[in-house]
Amino acid sequence: MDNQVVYSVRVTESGRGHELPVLLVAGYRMIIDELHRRLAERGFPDARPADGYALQAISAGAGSAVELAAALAVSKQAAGKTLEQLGQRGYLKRAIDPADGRRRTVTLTSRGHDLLAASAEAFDEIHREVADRIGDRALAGVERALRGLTGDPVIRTDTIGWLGGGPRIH
Amino acid sequence: MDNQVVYSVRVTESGRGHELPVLLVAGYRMIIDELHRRLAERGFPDARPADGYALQAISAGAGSAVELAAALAVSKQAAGKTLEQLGQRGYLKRAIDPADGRRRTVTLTSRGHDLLAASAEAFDEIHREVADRIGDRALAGVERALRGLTGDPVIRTDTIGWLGGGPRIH
DNA sequence: TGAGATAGACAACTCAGTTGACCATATGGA
DNA sequence: TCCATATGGTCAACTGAGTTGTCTATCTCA
Repeated sequence: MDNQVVYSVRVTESGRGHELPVLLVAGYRMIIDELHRRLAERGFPDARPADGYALQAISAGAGSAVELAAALAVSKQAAGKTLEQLGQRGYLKRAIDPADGRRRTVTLTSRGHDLLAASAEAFDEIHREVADRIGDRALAGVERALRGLTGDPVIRTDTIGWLGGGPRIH
Repeated sequence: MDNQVVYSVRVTESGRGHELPVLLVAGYRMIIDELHRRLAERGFPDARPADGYALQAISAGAGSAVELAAALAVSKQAAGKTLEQLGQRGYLKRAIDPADGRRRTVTLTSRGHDLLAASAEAFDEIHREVADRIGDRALAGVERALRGLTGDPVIRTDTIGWLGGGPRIH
C-alpha cells in the first residue's frame, strides 16, 4: 500500500511528464533501427520503414494507387510515386485492370512477399529479445497498458505519413 | 507460475512482433497530438514538435547555431535555419557575442519561455490523465520497462531529426 | 604575426510530400 | 443511347526540412 502511494507520487511528479513520450519514441526507434539492421543482413539493405508500411497495406488489400493512398493517408499522387518506386525496386508489379481500363492493379512480387516475411520474422525475434531483456510479464504489461491507451493494436499504416518515414538511406 | 507461462506464450506468439512498435508510436502520437491541441488553446497555435525540441535544447544550454546543431544532431546550416525561423516567430533573440565576433548568441524571449512552460504544464496534465486512465502502477510499469530498454530517460533531442518533426501546420 | 580552426551564411541540391490541371475510362439517369 | 459526372492515374510546379559545398569573418595559438 505504501508502495502504491510512492508510485502515485512518482508518476504525477511535476515537470516529468515529458519523459513518457520520449521513452515511447526511443523504444520505437530502437526497434525500427534493429529491424532494418537485420533486414539489411538478410538481403534487404534498401528497405526503409515506409516500404514496409506500403507493402503491408498492399498485402492487406490495397490494390491500386487510390486504395494505397487511402490506407497510408497520403495523396494519390504520393501513393503513385511510392508504387512507381517499389515497382522499380522489384517489390511489386502493376498491370492494367482488365475490368477497368483506368485502374492499374498492384500485386506483390515474390521479393515483395519475401520482404514482408523477413520483416515479420525479424519483428518476432526482436520482440522475443525484448521480452528476455525486460521480462515477459513487464512486456505484456506494457502492451496491455498501451492498448488501453491507444485502442486496438491494429496496424495503423497511416501513422507513417505522420511520422515522416524514419531514417533515410542516401 | 502457470500465469507466467501463459504470458510467455502470449508475448512470443509468432506473427505479433510488429504490434509493439505500432503501440509505442501510437502512444507517442497520441500524446504529441494532445500536447499541440492544448498548446493551440493556450495561445501557441503555431507551435510544432520540432520547435519544442529546439527551444528545450536552447533552454538547456545550446547558445549558438553550432551548439544547437550538435544538440539536435543536424547540420549547422539546418540549425541556422531553425534559429532564423524561431527568431522571426518571436521565440528567441540573437545578438552578436561581445566576446566573439563570429558568434551570434541565442536567448529565449519571454514568449519562448512561456511556450516551454506551457509545454511542461500540458505534458504533466496529459501524464496525469494517462495515469488516471490506465492506472498509476501500470504507467509506472511502462516507464520502468521502457527505461530498462532504452536507457536513462534523458531528453534525446536528437530524436526529432530521426522522426521528421511530426505533424505539419500549413 | 601568420596558419589553421571555428561560427555563420549563401547557394544549389535532395527527398518526400503537397496542390492543381489534365486525360482516359466508367457509369448512371434523362 | 448518349451525355454529364465521377473516378483512376499522371504530369508539372511547388513546399519544407533537411543535405553538401563553398565562402567570409573572426578567433587562437605556436
